[in-house]
Amino acid sequence: MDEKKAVELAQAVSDNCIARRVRFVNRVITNLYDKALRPLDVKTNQAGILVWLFLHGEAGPGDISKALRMEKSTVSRNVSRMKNKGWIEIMSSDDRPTQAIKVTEDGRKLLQAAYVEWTKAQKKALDLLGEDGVDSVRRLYETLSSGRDPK
Amino acid sequence: MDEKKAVELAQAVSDNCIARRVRFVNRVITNLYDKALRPLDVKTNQAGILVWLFLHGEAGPGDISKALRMEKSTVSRNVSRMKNKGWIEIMSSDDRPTQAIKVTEDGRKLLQAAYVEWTKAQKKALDLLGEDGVDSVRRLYETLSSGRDPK
DNA sequence: GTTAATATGTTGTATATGCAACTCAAGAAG
DNA sequence: CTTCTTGAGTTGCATATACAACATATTAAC
Repeated sequence: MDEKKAVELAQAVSDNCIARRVRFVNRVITNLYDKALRPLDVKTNQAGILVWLFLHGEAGPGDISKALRMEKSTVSRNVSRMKNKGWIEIMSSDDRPTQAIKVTEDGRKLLQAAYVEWTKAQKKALDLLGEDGVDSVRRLYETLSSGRDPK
Repeated sequence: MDEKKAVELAQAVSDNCIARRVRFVNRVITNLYDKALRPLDVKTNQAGILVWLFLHGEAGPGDISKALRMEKSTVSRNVSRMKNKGWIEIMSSDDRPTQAIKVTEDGRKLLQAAYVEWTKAQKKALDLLGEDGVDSVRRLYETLSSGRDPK
């Protein structure tokens, strides 16, 4: 009868699992921003990529993948959707070692509109987490982003 | 020419956005656990639900939704997949105000096998985040889970 | 200069996630 | 007893995410 043993293991996982907590926090926080951005028909993720692209000039999917620690196929699809919406354009020069993506005028406009909504969500998140929480998030991010991608 | 203005806004978002960081952390951490669990053909999410169910006896989708702060349709689908894999069974008594879900014997076995893999991922996460990081995650989770679900 | 190895992207497949709309059943109002 | 209102779940739709397999192109080896 490993029933009791199983309960102990499950309890240990529940009590200590980092992923469980990180994922919970992610769901709650992402929801906040997604809801705020809904009127603009853009989600947190794509808005984030757009911001990154805007700040990094012409970059390729590979750069996004490395910077945001996102699988290349994930980036590929997101870029594709963003292109379809007209927020970015791809300057592939046929001879494409890599691609060069640029934020379009529409993309820039979206960015400015999104800023207003972002501010609201950001405020709610701050209210929920408190200054300390926000600092924690920042530190966690710094810790992980400084480490190499374990491929 | 709001070009400069737009850059400032984008920079402000990049510098402060909580969602961006939470999501980044989530991707990195979730990946760790998903990779560890792959041999068992289960992902972090379903393993988490299974653990929760195992510890809470017979509960319904609604309970899972509330506890894990997951949209009911998300739960619905995850439960469906888990049922197909034989890890849980649903005791719907025809007269169903709510359903009662129970972890099956196979589910329990999976749980025990997953524990071994979980330990590895957990160790990696601990190495990456450090004791302080893990504490931060725990506090963030406590903060959010104590708060009500803003529906 | 071929060949082997590597880097860059895309596409098939599957899970995770949430919103909107819908079905059904259980209660509350009358 | 009907009607109206909730509560619980399901399903259509769309995005987010990653792995595996594939197509190409670039570079390194000889």
